[in-house]
Amino acid sequence: MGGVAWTEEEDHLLKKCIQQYGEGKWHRVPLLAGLNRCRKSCRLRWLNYLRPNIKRGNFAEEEVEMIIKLHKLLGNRWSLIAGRLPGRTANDVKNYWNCHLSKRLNAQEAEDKGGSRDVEVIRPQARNMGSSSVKRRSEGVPQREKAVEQESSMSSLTFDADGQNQVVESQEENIYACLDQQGIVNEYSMDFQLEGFEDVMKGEGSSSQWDWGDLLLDMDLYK
DNA sequence: AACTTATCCAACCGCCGCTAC
DNA sequence: AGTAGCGGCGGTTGGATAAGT
Repeated sequence: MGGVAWTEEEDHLLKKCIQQYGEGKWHRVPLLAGLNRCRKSCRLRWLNYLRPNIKRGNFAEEEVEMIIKLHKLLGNRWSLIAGRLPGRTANDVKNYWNCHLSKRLNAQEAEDKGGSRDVEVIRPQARNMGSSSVKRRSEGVPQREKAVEQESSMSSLTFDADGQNQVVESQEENIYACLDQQGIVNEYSMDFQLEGFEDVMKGEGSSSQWDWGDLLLDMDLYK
């Protein structure tokens, strides 16, 4: 493996620690759990392996289709793509893409060389400058693209009356219109999106698994 | 059976932006 | 204004295993 494998005992200690103190404060986790691991290792182990409701095994056909479509829209934004696939982690999606889909799609592209893409890449267009979202927008994007992204994002900001906050109207309409436009709203995706949305509305959507605001912003950004 | 090659995926690394001081 | 510490992300690595010769 790419590092030192986690033992059952370490897993147990980490689980116990998270159950006791909750997620977050990762810098304290190694100490609290009595683990000889760095904060990042602990976080990764929890997110990719120990967290409840993690789905293992092969990807369903619907999931694969979603990955392909979302990748066309979002690029290598694995955490966002994973957020749309309940139970799947960003690492899972990334690995699956690198092992299966990238080759498959490359071969396809080679076949219909020069063929037009059936889905247009959504361009950035910011509305909400919420800190975490803005941060995530620029991550994993080459510097040159970041500059372009920022420029186009800033040019389309909208603010409310006092100029402090961005106006975000009719979130559901926006997101579904956008997804619908790209042919991404199907029965499958709609189900889990609404499920996640309800959680957020109930104040239970704080985990990284589903962040409605992020999805909304991201789809908006890429218009 | 023994060896080589390909594939999978858990873990690590480096970077980024935000926050607090 | 500068910077250290943090959480989070995508890219990469490399050990385990499967498949091929």
